[in-house]
Amino acid sequence: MRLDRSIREAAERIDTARSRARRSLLRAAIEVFGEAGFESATTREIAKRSAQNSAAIAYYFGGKAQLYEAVIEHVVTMINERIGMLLQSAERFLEKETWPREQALSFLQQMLEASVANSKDPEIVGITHIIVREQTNPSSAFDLLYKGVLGRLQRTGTRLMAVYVTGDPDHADFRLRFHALLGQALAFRHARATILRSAGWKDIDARQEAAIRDVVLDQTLLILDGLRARHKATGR
Amino acid sequence: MRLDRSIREAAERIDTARSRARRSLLRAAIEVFGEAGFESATTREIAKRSAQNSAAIAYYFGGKAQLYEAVIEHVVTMINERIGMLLQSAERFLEKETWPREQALSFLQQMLEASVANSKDPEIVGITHIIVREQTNPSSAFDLLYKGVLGRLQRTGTRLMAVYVTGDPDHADFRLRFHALLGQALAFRHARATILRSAGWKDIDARQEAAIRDVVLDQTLLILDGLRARHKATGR
DNA sequence: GTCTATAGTCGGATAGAC
DNA sequence: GTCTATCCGACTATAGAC
Repeated sequence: MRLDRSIREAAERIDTARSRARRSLLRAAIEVFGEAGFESATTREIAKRSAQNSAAIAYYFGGKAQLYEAVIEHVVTMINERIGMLLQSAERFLEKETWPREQALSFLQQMLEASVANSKDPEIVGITHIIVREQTNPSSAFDLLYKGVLGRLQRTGTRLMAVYVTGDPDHADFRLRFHALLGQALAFRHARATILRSAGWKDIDARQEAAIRDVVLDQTLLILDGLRARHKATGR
Repeated sequence: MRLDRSIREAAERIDTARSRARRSLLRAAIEVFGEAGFESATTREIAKRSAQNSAAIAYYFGGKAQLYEAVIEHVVTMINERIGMLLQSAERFLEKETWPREQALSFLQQMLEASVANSKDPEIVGITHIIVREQTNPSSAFDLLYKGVLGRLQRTGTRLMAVYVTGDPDHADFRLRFHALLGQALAFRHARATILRSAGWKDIDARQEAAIRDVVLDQTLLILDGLRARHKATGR
């Protein structure tokens, strides 16, 4: 049993060394892929930033493409850690038989807030850029991202919107409506350069982020209440 | 004078040959830069698609970077041909002393329609992709694009929105509000992959485009009328 | 003026030393 | 297991033939 223990300990030491190196490469990869995109990013730069040698990427991940795939998987995990609870609560809510409208609104608002939320953490910044890139210019890894996060967000948001407006999560087709609604928030991510210019900002910090959130939530409520009033009046 | 004439004619022949080659390279460059982005695009591919030799790019434009700059300039020209009249009419309208609200709304609607309008023309598709890329990932040529088109669109749209809501083009700060409003339309360009997936579409053709336009215009009106009603009631 | 052939650079992958 | 030194391919740009 002595032997077993020392073997296990050795295995753990190797495991942690392995995972330490992997984690370090992943962190650097998120940054570099985020800044430059898959094609323009170089494995040399990633290795340099993680203080690893250039052969480490092939050794731990198999190559540049597999490293990128691992990054996308990590992104999915990270996001689910951040908004998984929210999505799960919303999904449970939608499975019930009655849906208090105010709660649907609250979930929608939280989703929109999460979508405008920015961060100074370089990892979060990198993740944001990677997602934006994958949406405008999907790679073969887009599938992982869609199945892991985007699809669930889209589906749940659509049904929450339908609940708030009609009282029924499966009423008619709200997919385009929710996409446009969410577009208000995403505009500040996807057209970042334009908003910085036109608002005369140097960066989007906490104060600016609050202003954006207020506008998005306000206009969202105008849309939702407008649709709801119309639905009450005409049944459509 | 005979000589003068023949010299001029020869010069013109060369000019048209030059401009023919340039135009051909530009068309191909728009396609390739649109598909791959600046870094990933190769001059070989551009030369191949325009049936020119690879040295032609250096000869006519000076290099890959200058070709890209010429592409951006061409994009600005193309867009101004398409929506220049609209912007000019709107700008003239805003310079008057009184602003009939319905006309401001009409201009805004036309701007939004132009923003969702898609096209099968490969040149327009390429232009769209290049603009999307420059917004999410601005290069040094972003300046040209902003000054040539985006800034004007943003400024005019913001003032039109202010007119419709408050009756005064310079009322308060509508920049964020217009950016979010326009975001509804741009979401279908910037997050194209996501909407295709979630709506189960293979492509966005005329029918789908009409559905998108209807949703965007409808929700825009809800925002505008909601803001207007509030302004009437509270003066804010 | 137009093109081919090539120089010079850089990135990803890997063989082989330790 | 870890790293360095090198290979191979692909790219841009250009010199020089026609």
